[in-house]
Amino acid sequence: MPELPEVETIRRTLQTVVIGKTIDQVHVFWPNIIKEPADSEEFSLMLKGQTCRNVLRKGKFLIFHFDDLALVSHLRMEGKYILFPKDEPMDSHTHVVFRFTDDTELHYRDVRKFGTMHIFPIGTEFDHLPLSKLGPEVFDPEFSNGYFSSVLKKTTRKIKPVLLDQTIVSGLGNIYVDEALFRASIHPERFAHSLTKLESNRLRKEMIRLLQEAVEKGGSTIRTYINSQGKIGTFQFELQVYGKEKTPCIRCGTEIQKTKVGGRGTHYCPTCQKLPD
DNA sequence: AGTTAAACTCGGTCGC
DNA sequence: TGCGACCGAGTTTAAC
Repeated sequence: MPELPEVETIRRTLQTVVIGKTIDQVHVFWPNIIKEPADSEEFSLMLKGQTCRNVLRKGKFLIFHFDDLALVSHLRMEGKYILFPKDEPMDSHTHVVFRFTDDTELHYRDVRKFGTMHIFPIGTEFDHLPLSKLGPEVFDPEFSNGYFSSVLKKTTRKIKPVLLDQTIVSGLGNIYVDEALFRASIHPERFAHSLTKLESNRLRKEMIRLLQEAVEKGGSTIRTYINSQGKIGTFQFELQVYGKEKTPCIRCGTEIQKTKVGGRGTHYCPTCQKLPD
């Protein structure tokens, strides 16, 4: 379940590996992955002969820039990119193969098949879904104290679903939301508008710090997640509440609880993250 | 309009 | 052992 730090790690690796390569042909084995254009045959045709110029990212989306078009890719839970020298035997979970003119191949693997790919004319990708409604990510200057506190003030939702809302701030998923709330000592079910200025400032600062640290360590490796060079992130060893239910809180020793908030599995320390009555 | 719930995408896992 | 129900994450769509 790659979130911003994992996708950023993948982006950096892909950048060193595919920039300057020209696509010879594309094979799509599971057409449902391809959302735009609707016809996956056309998808393959459009990419033929295109040279990769850059690999960018917004939130959890990878954006491959080619000569004339942008390929927008979301990995969802288990999507992976892997580069192979040539003629790699088919794997049952490989759904898209990009073959380059130098005979190397970039494979997209996704056990759950939840991932998505869109192609748009280059420069217009932010005019269309799924990118058009994305909010600033934590590292953007727009994600300021003023922006964050005013957004929180005018909603009736709980803080956790707000942090998961990619139109408000993009890049955080379930893992990093739980971790950020723990670091800021804020209960996930607090109403967003009830946060004091002090608390929203603290939370924003912790979100930025958390994701910076996670990017530096190459992201969290949960289950079999690997980046495209097969390297493994180490941030999973820094997680303090996610997956730590029934173990003592590192700050106070209270057992970490797991509940559901907004339908999502949620981990928190009932002592450090108090819900006001 | 804002918010919540459900649908959608699937294979793996669990229980009967 | 087999099979159906359920789970998970993020997003979109529908309903309230």
